Amino acid sequence: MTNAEIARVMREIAILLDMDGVQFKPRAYEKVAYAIEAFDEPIAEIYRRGGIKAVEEIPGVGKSIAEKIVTLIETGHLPYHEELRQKVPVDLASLSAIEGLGPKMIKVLYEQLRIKNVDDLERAALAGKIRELPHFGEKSEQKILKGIGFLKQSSGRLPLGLALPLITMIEERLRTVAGVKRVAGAGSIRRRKETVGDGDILVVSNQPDVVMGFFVGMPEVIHVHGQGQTKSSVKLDNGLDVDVRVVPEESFGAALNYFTGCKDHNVALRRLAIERGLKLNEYGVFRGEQAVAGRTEEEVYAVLGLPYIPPELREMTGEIEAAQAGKLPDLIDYDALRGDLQTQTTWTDGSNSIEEMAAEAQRLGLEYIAITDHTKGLAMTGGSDEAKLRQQMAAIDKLNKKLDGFTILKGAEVNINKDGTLDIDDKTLAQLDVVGVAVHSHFNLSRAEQTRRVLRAIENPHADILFHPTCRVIQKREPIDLDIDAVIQAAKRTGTILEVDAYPERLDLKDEHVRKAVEAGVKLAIDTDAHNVKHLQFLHFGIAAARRGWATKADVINTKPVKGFLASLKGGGKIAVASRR
DNA sequence: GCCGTTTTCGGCCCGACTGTTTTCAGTCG
Repeated sequence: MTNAEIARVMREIAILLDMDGVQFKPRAYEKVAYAIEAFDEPIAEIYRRGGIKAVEEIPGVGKSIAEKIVTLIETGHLPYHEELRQKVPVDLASLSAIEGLGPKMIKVLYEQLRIKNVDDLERAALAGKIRELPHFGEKSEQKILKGIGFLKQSSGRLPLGLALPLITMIEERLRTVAGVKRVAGAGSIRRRKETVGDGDILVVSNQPDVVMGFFVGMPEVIHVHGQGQTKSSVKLDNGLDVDVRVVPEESFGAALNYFTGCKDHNVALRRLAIERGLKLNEYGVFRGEQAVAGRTEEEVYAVLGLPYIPPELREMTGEIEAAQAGKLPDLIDYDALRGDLQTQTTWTDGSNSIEEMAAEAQRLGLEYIAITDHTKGLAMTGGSDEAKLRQQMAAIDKLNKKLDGFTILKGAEVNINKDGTLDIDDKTLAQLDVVGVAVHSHFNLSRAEQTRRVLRAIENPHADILFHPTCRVIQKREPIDLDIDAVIQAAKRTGTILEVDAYPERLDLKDEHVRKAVEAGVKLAIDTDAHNVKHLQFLHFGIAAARRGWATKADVINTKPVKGFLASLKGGGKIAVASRR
């Protein structure tokens, strides 16, 4: 039984208990559903290894829910769940996915009209039967039909790489609206989560009506969920829901905090407030009627006895405890990188020359760039063999002589063969400044085989960096089955650097793996994997992933000047190569 | 049903908007 299946049962139990108006229990089950979904390792595996005690270690899981999870793992079903389901035997997952349809309404729809699934619901709505139910009306019926339409064309979550530019554009537009003093992006986009479910924007204005009117009237808006004085919510034509809140200036910090989340982080802060005899909401921190903070986020955290917690850390993964202990990491800044260590050019599958890539990187403020074209194992890209690499090295030497205050490093994205050997000979690798190694084929090997393959590759004394270690492409390709802990240990042992590929579809290593690497003391490189000059601007996505993984400047090797960077690669002898120039 | 530097009982985050009702329940974030 997979984590997703266990989570689905937990979530259904929560909905079914909600139907009967049961207090508190639904939240307990819901919380567990979220926790299990977020788990990397299969719960069944955890149970197999550590028994029911290990299952109870999962946050939010107590004795009762642990027993239910174990029953599910061992028998594949859960009598408690089935008993509850008998009362309202409907397709809960899809009905509750409809906007505005919650447990209570689903129950009424089943009891009054025997509606069991989305098809039944659509038929009843089209026949005008729903408006006749108590507490339903014509508008509810229309809303349900619209919700069914959205569900059918639902695109789900949007990758950050698409959502962030879109929300930034809307923010810029809002800044031009009359009466607007401040605009700030919030929500999971501000936390730089790799995919986002909706967009959240905060506005300070003395003319809320004008802001809301402008917002719901934007050309991309296909539906207005709600429009009020302080909060409006719309759906855009690409499926993304966006909320705007207009707040008073003195509440800006509290609202930014509230609106940024995550939810559990907010709940924890409110608990802290209560412990101190205070109340926290999106308008501020209050002692009785008296506001004691709210203008800035810093001031909100301060009255709760905490230092400022950067948005990327607000995922309820220990950041509050770390803040209380004064142990928050000093996260790498968005302008801390001096070089980009993975770029492709027209020598293989890139669309710009070495010279163009270097010029753009220099324009963006970088001090060095590694040219890492593909190697021969990746035939479809025209990957380099040893001779072509030597040619390219000579070309780079020539270009470097013309450059001032900028260095082009000689590198390659060397293909890892199925058996873990590399497709370029050691003699040639030794001549390169930076050797990245990467998996590009045989994605479906077993965990054991794949791990053995990658370990063999990074044990090569010339392999400096493991590029995009898990090979995932967000929403398109699953990661390869890799024992990431073993890879991190091997990287530590061999001095191999792990990459955070900043290309927004990849973000590989992902945040939680970054955190494991950082905890193990493994160094990281943040690179764009640029295939044209535009892609060189992607570094900030990688920095965001690194920040979400609690990485500091010291953890990231390309924050160093070029000589220091080269000296810290495997062997360190490569500094001699660079200094001969 | 979970959880604990106010611990093994008694709490459990907080508010906006909507639709259908005359004061509020349901849903959402």
